Amino acid sequence: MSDRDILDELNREQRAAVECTDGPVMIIAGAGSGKTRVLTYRIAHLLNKGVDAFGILALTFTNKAAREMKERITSLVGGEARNLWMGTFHSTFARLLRREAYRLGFPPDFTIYDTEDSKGLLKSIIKEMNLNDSTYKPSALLGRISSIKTMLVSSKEYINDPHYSGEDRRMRREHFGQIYETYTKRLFKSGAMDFDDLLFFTNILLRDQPDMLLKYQNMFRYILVDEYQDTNFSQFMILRQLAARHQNICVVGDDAQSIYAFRGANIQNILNFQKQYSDTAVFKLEQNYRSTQTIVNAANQVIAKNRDQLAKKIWTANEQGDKIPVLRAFTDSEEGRVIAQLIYERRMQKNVPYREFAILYRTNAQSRPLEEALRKIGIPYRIYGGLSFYQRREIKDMLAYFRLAINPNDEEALRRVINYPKREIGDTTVDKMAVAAADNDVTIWTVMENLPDFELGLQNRSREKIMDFVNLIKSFSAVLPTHNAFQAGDFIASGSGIIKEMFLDRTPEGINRMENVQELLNGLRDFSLKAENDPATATLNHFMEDIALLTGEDVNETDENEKDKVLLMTIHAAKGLEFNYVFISGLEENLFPSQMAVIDREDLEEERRLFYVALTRARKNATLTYSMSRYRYGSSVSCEPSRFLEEIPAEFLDNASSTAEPYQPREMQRIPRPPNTGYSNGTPPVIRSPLTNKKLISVNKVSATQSTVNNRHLEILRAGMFVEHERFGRGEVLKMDGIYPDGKALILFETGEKKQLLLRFARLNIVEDSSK
DNA sequence: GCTTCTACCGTTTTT
DNA sequence: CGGTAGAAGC
Repeated sequence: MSDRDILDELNREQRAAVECTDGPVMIIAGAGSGKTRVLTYRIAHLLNKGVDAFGILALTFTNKAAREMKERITSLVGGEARNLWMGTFHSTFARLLRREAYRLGFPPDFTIYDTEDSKGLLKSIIKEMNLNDSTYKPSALLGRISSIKTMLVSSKEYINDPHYSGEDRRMRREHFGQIYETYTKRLFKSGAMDFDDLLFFTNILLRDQPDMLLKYQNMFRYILVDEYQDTNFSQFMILRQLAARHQNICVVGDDAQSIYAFRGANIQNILNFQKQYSDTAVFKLEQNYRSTQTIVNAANQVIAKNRDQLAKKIWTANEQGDKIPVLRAFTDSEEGRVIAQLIYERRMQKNVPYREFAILYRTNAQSRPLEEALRKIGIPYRIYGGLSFYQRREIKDMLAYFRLAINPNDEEALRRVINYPKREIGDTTVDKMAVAAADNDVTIWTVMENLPDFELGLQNRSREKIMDFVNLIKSFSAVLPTHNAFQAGDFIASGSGIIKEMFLDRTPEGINRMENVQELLNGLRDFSLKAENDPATATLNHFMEDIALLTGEDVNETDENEKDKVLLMTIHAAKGLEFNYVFISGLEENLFPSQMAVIDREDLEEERRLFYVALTRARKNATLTYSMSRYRYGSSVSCEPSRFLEEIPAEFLDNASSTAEPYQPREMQRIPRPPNTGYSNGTPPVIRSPLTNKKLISVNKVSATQSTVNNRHLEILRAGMFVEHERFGRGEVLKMDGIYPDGKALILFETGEKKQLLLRFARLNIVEDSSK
């Protein structure tokens, strides 16, 4: 596409922002104003002007955004786009650090620890320091370490700063400094970095090594940053250093959409950008192309009172649109039913595909009643941005072997698989080696490799097992340089015994896990094939480079079946997306706005921005829902409508269509419980599957317990009839000689794929079995 | 070593 | 209530 054509596709504001290529530029892009378009066209324009793609650094907020932008640029100007430095802050600077980390003493193949790894490491540190107090919780510690690293305070500086030690003493966490130091050391020894380190060490490198700074300043002639309102101090400092020389930095963002303060994002970065760079050219994109006037105006009202913001006026030439319906429900499950019902009706009446609906919520925990309701009337849905494929247990197990092969010092990977599958290296053995490692200031792997040099008091049998393991890992490492990722991965998968272990597990979950591992290997094959003509890039090492940085949306999104589904997600996850129909659920005080924001500090601005983001995801219609009671910790609590509902002028809202049928006092709504577990009148209800409408086995719940799966369970597991239970979801009938002697059957419900596989068993009366 | 029982805690939001 | 860790039980 020629440059002229590119520029002709833009409106006047957008075009001006694209054409101003040099010097500091700030583009304030309101929601739905074509921000991505401006960024992509700007890059295309730069390339057309003859700027080398290698000289452009473009930073996005998610991998997905980077990928999509790259595709669009490719379609505009062709394959040159491949050479752009484009990605998230984390992945881009991980790439940079792989080249340069040797200067900081890290191996080029350093491992990236994800949150789980980091917590695991902290946990072992706490244990070793005998601090197993409940005051030192891994996640809290990690949170603090993270925010300190974001402020670029090293462990050394931390320990020597009386301000911090005083603060820790007050907080009764006097060992925190020591923990931070040990954590840092252990990461270093393990050849690993956590998420924050990727930014931290990039900063250190640029700060302390002038030749590095110069190199990258000269390399990145043009810097573009998307979602600038959500950058943190560490990211700010990287940008400041890199842009100092050429000052060609273009930041795009919307202060009204800054919603990540909790992880260190600093809205001041965007508010003060003009002070940072005195001759900044500022462009404002104020025309919204996405939503109806009603939605745009209502959204404007939501943030109108915020103190921290840049002046702008978002407007739209789109149609007026419907008023925003506000629906009240009695309970969270009714709220789900109402939403499901509306989706069903709209799909039927207007033939709207499922994918045009999104249900947004403030906290992940809210998804469950929504899911139940959707499942009940057979609406397909998908939770967007959930657990990454690469964070599943079985996948992490496999990856741990890969990681060990690449970097045997990786302690978390080692601990994860040293006794999986079982090879008789138990906790006590590992603990002994860990102590020896700490005493001698080496890694556990070093201890294992040089076992005879250490007095560990181990049995000969254990020593042999350890040596076997060492040789196993070494045999894996040996394969890496000469084979591609798939060959190496396949070799490790079978050599480690994982495949065999999983193959023996014939439970539905086990089969599912096996399929996931297969999927991983398929992924490796694709990866190897894609990089075939350049064998150096087809290695497992290369595949593993930024696996830890991938999120749930970076894998299976091309799957056809996955496409036409209603999407459920947190509002945070919805940033950057848009849908025709959006439901914003749980608009209740102390939920949205969250309790934290209400009581902790009277700081509701970010919550309002969050609401703003939620509203502006909608093109045609945004529907607000709330309920008067909600389950929390098992018991029902009553809720007040959110203050946000009052902050929108009534002219934009449509309260008439409230679900509240003739109002009933709350007491009436309590579902009467039968006095005992049996059916007193002897006529049990017939349950029909909402999916198939088939008559299900009518049941009467007698008792339910949770349990880990044991061999007996596996033995009796036979796929029987499908049963759905209001409370536990779906499950399969387990038969043990058909029926228990007392006329009850065992029904098994999955409670999900978590660390510990727990199944829920309910013993149920079989009253009628219409399947026969 | 493996299973089951018991006590405890928790809800923001995530690259 | 549901998930988890660690103790108790075999």
